[in-house]
Amino acid sequence: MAANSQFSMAVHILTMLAKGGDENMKSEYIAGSVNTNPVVIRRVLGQLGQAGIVSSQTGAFGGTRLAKPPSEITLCEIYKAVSCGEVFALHSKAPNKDCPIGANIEAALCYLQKEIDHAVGDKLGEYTLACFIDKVCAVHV
Amino acid sequence: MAANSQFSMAVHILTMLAKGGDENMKSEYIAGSVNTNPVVIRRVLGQLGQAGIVSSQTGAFGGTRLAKPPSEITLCEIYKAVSCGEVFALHSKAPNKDCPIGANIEAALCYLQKEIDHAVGDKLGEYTLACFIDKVCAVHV
DNA sequence: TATATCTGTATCAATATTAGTTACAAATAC
DNA sequence: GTATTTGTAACTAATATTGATACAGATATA
Repeated sequence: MAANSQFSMAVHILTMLAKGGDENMKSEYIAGSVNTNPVVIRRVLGQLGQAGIVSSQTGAFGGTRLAKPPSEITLCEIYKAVSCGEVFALHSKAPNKDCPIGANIEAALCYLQKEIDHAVGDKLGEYTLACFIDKVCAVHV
Repeated sequence: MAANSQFSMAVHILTMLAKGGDENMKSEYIAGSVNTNPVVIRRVLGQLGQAGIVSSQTGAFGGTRLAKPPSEITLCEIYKAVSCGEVFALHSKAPNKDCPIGANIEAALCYLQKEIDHAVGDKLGEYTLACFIDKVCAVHV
């Protein structure tokens, strides 16, 4: 399977929208920068819309724009908006409950999973979309 | 595809080996607790062996045991030993280089990726196998 | 009202990865 | 020499993601 790149796409899309200001931007235009199909963009935008990060408008001259300024959007909320699972997965099949380790390890791993996800969220929360965009612009300085 | 559960399997396997002390443990026995095929266990053990975490022996009465005490094995080194990629993936197709954002965003995302991976590693580094096992045993107290 | 445009979404194909299985060579204890 | 166990190759099945096509619904404008 292809690795899940929705977070990367979401950040790319939002960077484009931030540059577009208050104007509606078409999914086709964004797709031109991300180098993919407009439907793929609209799928990600749907999740970002549900999270209240962007606001879309159908019809002629429709499109999407940010629902709040880039300085008020953290990478953490973007990550959660498109979140596609955990950093590591638990057992694909439940372990053997007749073994004392098998019986208890899932709960311990689940606790650990939450700790890690929390750490990732904290780190991503240190960045706003605005300061990420500064980094993008500074890359070729 | 099934989500990657090799880290969970690795921790499970190492918990079993820790309980087994200095005795060689067979992949078939471990597979009984993890509830999977012995070959799946041996695949994970191969990676843990390359990382110097376990030591295996072929032949009759062979098997695998820890290469060092559980108090000297961190969850971070286990994660790195079986590491199967990053917390989030970069674009599946390269963005459009003719767009200033498309041209620079991959580098910025790559930097961010390393930051996140570092945060995950730091958090996992707070746990040794020994203290994780304490948690497993404490679950049903 | 009619038309053109754009989103939202369903559906399908292509691709990639993981888990699981079988099979067997190589190594080793007895 | 024999039985046992790892290491590894090869294959299947299941599943997730991306990408593509198609079309209904909404909306600005004439």
